[in-house]
Amino acid sequence: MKNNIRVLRAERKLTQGELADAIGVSRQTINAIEKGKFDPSLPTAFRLAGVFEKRIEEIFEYHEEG
Amino acid sequence: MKNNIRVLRAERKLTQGELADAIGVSRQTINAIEKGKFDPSLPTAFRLAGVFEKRIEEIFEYHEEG
DNA sequence: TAGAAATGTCAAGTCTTATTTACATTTTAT
DNA sequence: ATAAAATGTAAATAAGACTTGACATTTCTA
Repeated sequence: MKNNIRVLRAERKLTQGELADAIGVSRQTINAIEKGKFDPSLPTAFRLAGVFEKRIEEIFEYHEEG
Repeated sequence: MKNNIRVLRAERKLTQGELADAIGVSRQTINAIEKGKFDPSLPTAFRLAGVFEKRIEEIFEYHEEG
């Protein structure tokens, strides 16, 4: 799964720490998600979509795994 | 978080087992999600949206917790 | 160009989500 | 009414999301 959080965050001039605070996770979690280390939970994805005023599908691009 | 998987599944005349097979999880996982026992992972939510040809936001309704 | 801010990363641990197995109950169809 | 299909539920375990803390590197900015 890919995402464009880094771009959206830059557009809004937010640091990883500020975005983390805004959605209630740690800065390292934002970093890990941006770097594709793991996918967020569904609630966290919803909160990200809320901050960016985007649909989840506009932030995350799902590809079949395997 | 609420969801209308049960309704969407009924509209398409799918059993929990058939839906489970379609997205690659166990039947019990579908049952648990329908009953609100937990939220699916983001990849699982995407697969559900794919089967139902809906956006994630059309299937799941997020409410702040706390 | 030096200090501060931001980012990258790693390890260890916690908590939540997902799976399996197994069995009970309910619904559907004959 | 009976058999078969579907659903409900629960315990044990595995897998993944997330935290904290620590330290290194990169990028801003005064």
